[in-house]
Amino acid sequence: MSDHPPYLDQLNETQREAAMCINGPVMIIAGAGSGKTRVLTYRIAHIIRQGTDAFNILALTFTNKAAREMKARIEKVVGPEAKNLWMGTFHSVFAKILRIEAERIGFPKDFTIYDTDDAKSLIKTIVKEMNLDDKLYKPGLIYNRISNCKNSLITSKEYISIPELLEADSSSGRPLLSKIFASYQARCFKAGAMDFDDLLVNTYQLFKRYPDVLYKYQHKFKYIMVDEYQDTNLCQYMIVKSLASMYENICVVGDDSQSIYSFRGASIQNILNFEKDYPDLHVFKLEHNYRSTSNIVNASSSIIAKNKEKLDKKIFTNNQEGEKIKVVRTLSDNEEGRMVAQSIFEEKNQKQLANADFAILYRTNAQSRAFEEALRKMNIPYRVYGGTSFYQRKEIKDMISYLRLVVNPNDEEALKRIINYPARKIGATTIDKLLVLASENNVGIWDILKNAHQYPLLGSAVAHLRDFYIMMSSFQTMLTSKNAYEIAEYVAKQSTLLKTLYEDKTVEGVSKHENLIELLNAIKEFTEDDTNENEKTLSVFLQDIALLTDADKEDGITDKVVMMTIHSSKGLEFKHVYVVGLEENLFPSQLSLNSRPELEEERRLFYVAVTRAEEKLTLSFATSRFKYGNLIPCEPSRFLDEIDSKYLEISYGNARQEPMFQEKEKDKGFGKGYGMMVGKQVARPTPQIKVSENFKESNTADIQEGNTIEHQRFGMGKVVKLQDSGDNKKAIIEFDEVGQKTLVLKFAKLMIHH
DNA sequence: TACTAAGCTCTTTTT
DNA sequence: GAGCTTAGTA
Repeated sequence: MSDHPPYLDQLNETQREAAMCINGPVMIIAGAGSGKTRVLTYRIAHIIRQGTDAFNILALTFTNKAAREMKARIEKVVGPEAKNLWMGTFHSVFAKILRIEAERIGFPKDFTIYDTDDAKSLIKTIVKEMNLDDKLYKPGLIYNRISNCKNSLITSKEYISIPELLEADSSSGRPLLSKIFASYQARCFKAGAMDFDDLLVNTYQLFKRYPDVLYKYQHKFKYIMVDEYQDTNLCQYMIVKSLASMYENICVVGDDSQSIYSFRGASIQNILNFEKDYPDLHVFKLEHNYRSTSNIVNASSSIIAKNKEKLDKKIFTNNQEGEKIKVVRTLSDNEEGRMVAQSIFEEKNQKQLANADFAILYRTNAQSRAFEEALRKMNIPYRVYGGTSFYQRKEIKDMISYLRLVVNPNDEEALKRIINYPARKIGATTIDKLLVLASENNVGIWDILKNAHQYPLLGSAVAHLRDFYIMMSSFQTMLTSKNAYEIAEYVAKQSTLLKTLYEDKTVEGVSKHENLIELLNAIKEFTEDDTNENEKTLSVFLQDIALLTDADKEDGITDKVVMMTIHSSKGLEFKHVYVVGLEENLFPSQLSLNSRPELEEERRLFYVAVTRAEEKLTLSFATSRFKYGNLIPCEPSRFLDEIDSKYLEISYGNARQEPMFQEKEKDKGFGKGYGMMVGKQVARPTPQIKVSENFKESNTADIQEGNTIEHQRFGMGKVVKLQDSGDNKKAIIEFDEVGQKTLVLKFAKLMIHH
């Protein structure tokens, strides 16, 4: 095709064909680094240029960040019209639709979105109320079961009619799981709340039960595009399919080799079977990798070639060969951290690179610690994505809970969280009574509060409940007259939350206070932001942030080394990438070792990690690592053996040879649990004080009476006294700045290598 | 009711 | 190691 509008000049021939084929079903198989986002961007621009209004286009992306960036790029081509695109994650787009249509399915317009913590907490409450053993009915496990059901579109009603599920439950000793499921759904409904999965399921139900609503959106979305299609689940697939059935202008983009979300119900079959759904499908394959050196491209192909379940495609590149892939062995996780930090420091100076050109990728969030410490010591700025984000912090969740309760008084989880925080003499017993009364009378807790005086059971707590009710009611009356920021500020003050944190002069307290101020500023910004047309109510703010992840939060300084899990690195690229913790049982994860599909998914994950790198790739593993406070030996990952060695630079013989760590005789002389002791014991304070973070490393070894130590948060101090109590030692330390503190020191099972 | 110390349990990955 | 629960005390 040689005829094309000039704005498509930037695409190569296949990319352009894919971008210009806008009518009818299209599947774009886009290998890593093949310019997938670019094609999608120009395709949307092309649709708009061909005369379709932006608000008739629906584009579903995997992250909010991807949506934002794509929108900005489209805007550059087509102008401000791009603002009207319906573009976002499945969750955020469907939350928007549900907000509009909520009343159809019996939810308030201002429904709450329960995050994972809220959901688990509710399950815990239900388990407790049913007098079940929460060791057996673990909230996390039940939540996963419920989530899996929802992703496969099994309702709680259908659940009890599927003998396989019931049988599996009773044989695992959890026959009442279906009851919990049903009760969980009922409680969410009563609280006017949806969990993450409900946002999808309820959309599906809405379209199924109300053909007129479906019709409206089928008409609205004349063009539908789905990015990262390999990571959609049944429910998402069904919704998209029904939305697209009117025009069949559906375009899915994905890469089967990068399907890494099966734990969320994503099915690689969606992409493998797409052809069956649409026989007149146009398929385009983008196989030219523009991102990485040929060494990296070829090495990654040699990895993914080991997988059986995949579509046929051949990735190639014209880029130069580049450096070989470095494989590095270190003795411990901490040393791995130092090695990476050192390497970044040297590379940065040698090649004049920015911090943001470097990324450290790992399998689990917990691995970030060692790298943070090492980078901090070398004064290299970094940013950790994932883990506990700003909105997960206690003080933020507390404040958010107040606001949630203002907007939706039935929000049970929010209420439980703050009814006695700050302390207002409403204890656990009273809360239990409230829950009992609510379920006995089949009303919400809020209704019980409203009429607290009518329930003799509540006894002397009535007065305190009354005060709380009056306070919350006064907040609610502001909804009609004040904006989001005015309400939030008033709530922060009146609830005494701000004051409580302000008066807490501990280091933690000060930072909590700062965080709360930051939240208030964020709300202010939201209120004043006029770049999009959405209404600026408190309820919109709350729904927005419920779907925000850590990756979405920007902070002024952007030149930082990036640290994240491989999962969240999907779609990103960096000049230099370190894939760390390549150890058997960690990556591939222990849980996936015994079954082929899971191991194949781990391999795809490895593929994703490796293909993030543009110029240089370093793979590293440690021969020992801390786990639950124990130092355990580690073996190199099998994946290191799977890469064709001609692409590698290994400095120490075969990757999987000679593990340094030799397990020694166990349980000799150190009592319970103290195996593997070789060198000397090292004192590590734990519980209240985190050693690694707070003590300068040179001081962790010898905390003795009379010694001067340096603590990162409390500064310099002198050890006044050491007390022994079994496994633990306490040290009373007089700090110059903050006075006397008692720190608990625990003997860690640390081994010293030579 | 609130606070602290000791004890128990868990580990993928995310919207 | 870290977060959370329980038991014990003020």
